[in-house]
Amino acid sequence: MPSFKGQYEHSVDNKGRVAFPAKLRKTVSPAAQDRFTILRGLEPCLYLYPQDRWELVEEKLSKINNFSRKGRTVIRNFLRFAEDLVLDKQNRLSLPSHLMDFSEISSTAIFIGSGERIEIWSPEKLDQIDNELSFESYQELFEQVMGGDIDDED
Amino acid sequence: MPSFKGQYEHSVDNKGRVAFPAKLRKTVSPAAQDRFTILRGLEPCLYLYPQDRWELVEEKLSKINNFSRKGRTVIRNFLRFAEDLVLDKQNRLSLPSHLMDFSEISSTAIFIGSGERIEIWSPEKLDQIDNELSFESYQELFEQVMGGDIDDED
DNA sequence: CACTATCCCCCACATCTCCCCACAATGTAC
DNA sequence: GTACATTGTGGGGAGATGTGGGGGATAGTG
Repeated sequence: MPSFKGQYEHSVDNKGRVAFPAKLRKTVSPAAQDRFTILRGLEPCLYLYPQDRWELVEEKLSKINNFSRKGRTVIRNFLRFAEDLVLDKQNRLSLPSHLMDFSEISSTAIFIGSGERIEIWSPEKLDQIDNELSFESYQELFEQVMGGDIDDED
Repeated sequence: MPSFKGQYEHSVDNKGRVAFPAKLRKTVSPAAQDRFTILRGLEPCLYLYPQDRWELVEEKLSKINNFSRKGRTVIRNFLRFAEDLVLDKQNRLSLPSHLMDFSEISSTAIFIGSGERIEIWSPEKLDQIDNELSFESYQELFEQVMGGDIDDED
């Protein structure tokens, strides 16, 4: 499975529609059939999964016991802000308004290819986290993750 | 089987009727034929199962030992407040009044797709449990699902 | 046998979604 | 450079969806 990569800026029209970047479309598996699932990210951004990759996530979810307290909470809060999307005939997505509110996206959206998924940011929020991360500390992070021993805690 | 997902708010009219969200309808299997089972949830909300998935729940129930005291209690209290529902021709369901009382739903109901079932909440009760869940623990839950290991104990 | 309450059908209408068309901007081939 | 294809952007309109109310059938009550 090829990774999504690159950054693309597109305008959002007043109906909440954004063109899906052509270059990213080329790495979406044909199996996904223009179908996506979008949801709240951990940062104030949105995560977009093509159908085939989303199904792997659902598979994980389906193994959680829906009657245990923890299981109920996990499933509810995870799926609550998720929605299925289909590209229209002009290869656009319409962003649900509650997700635009959450991510503070209004007239411009930035797509960032990020491995198995795509992140969608408002320019302001993206600037913000960019500024929080100095080049030095980025270097440091990079070394930690890519360097010898990978310890997966944060 | 695709999971139910997303959150949808609808008004309840003075006859106790609520529109069933169109997006959720799309993930109800045609086998269910607009037939549902509704019952008290484990939180102060209602659980709604399309017919075909409800049958899986019943199967689980049938495996509980009916002669142990615990088993009898569980089965009795689970089924006691359950009721079958059918969508009307406008795709609405009418909520039984004892379940509206239990969940404190009056003029507004919030549907939450939650995997194999749908939860129905009153706005007030939903706010309440949202406030109990901090962002940090949400993050933790998220990582559990998207990250590797899911531990299925309570 | 009335009377009442409930259920479920139909109708009406406002709103929203999505499909289609149009066209500008950009990139590519010759 | 010119022609053509692809991509990005905008808007109009048909159909789906959400919401409310009227009225007839049915059942339960006194």
